[in-house]
Amino acid sequence: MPRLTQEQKKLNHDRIVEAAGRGFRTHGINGIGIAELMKAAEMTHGGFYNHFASKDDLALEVLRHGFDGSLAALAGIREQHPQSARAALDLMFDTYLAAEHRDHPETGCASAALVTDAARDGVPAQAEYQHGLEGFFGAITEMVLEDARQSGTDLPAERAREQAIALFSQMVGALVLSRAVARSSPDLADEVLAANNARLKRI
Amino acid sequence: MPRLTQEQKKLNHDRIVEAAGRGFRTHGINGIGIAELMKAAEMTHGGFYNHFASKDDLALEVLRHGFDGSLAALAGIREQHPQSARAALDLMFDTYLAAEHRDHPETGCASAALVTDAARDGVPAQAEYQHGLEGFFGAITEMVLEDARQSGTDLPAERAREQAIALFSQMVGALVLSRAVARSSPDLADEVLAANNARLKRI
DNA sequence: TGTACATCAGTGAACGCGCGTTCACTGATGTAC
DNA sequence: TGTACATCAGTGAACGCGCGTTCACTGATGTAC
Repeated sequence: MPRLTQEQKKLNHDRIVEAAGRGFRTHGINGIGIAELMKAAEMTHGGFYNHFASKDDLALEVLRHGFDGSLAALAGIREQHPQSARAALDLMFDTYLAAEHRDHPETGCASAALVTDAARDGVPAQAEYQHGLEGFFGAITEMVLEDARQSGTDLPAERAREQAIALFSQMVGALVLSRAVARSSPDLADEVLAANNARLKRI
Repeated sequence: MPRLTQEQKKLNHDRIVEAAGRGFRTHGINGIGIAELMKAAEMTHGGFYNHFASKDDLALEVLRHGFDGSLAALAGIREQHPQSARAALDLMFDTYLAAEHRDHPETGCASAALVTDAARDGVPAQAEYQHGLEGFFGAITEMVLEDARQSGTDLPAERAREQAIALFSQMVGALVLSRAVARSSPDLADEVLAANNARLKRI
């Protein structure tokens, strides 16, 4: 069967990254092995090193790809309300702080699912995480600025960025706390999402 | 040398829990092994099972002990400003969102350091986490209510709890995000803490 | 265009290593008389 | 109070297992002529 075309190899490469994105978000980078990831990508584990120098190397690519996906989702939300930044922000809160999102980390926000892994990881992984985080901060700052413009409020750019950072921090905190009690107490998990959603919309 | 008095055994037990509290917070529950934990507790690893049925069993006790410690720290903050709940809340923000706290997860908030571990763990660990979380929510709700009283604001209890949950979620989110980029970008890590601190104080 | 050969992606067995856990042993402690 | 024996916490070697990584092999692809 081997060897494959370069095109086929690229497809297999992407399948590994996709599977690792799901596996890492669900179980943590240390919580799932290469054999299981390769199985999820429908390959045997031996071929892994034709694509990546090491598991750490894969983690870097998963972070990059994961943030790209999450940022694209955010852009999609913005585009659903081109006329109203406020409506886009509210939709972002509703989508992010949803039971659906909480119960499916494997397809959800990379920043929230991998935040503790990044905190415990080294400089290369954190640099990748940082780059993605700046993407979120930038996109949300734009929405906050646009909302102020549309509502006739005077808001300096630095204040908009400060607000965007605070908003996103609260969203991440709410999601990870909700996930931490989702299995033992669905009610408390829902309350955490609802309380944060209510307060975020009141800003 | 063996066998020890029950008193001595209790001291050894506590030393293991303390060492595991530091190790788990720093490296995650899956990120550090029993041998290394026992070494940090100045014992050999064989004796571990005289104290705990399993590593999972230890994790439960670490969560309980960790939340107890973090809640005691919060109570200490409240007691430093018995006259002013507002001053106590501000001190809480300053203490929690500090570079010192970010750079020392091993002695810091159990909720933040172990939030993703709890999210990936089973019902028993989440139930322990949930119990600790309710402790935080309750203590902060009291402070928020007291602050409203002292400033002459009318605040229903449910609104105070909602506010407390949102405050704490934001604090946790800010801390974990700051940690996730602390090694690659100290500036961004500081900015995350500062932005959240500023906005929390403005509530 | 056809043929011969080098390349290399995927396979699956194997490597060393560290993990959680078990166990035979030691010897001071606690207990029965 | 003193003696004989059972208990059991800590020690350190050992267990099986799964991990990240390596490697000889296969055979279709890409390349040189």
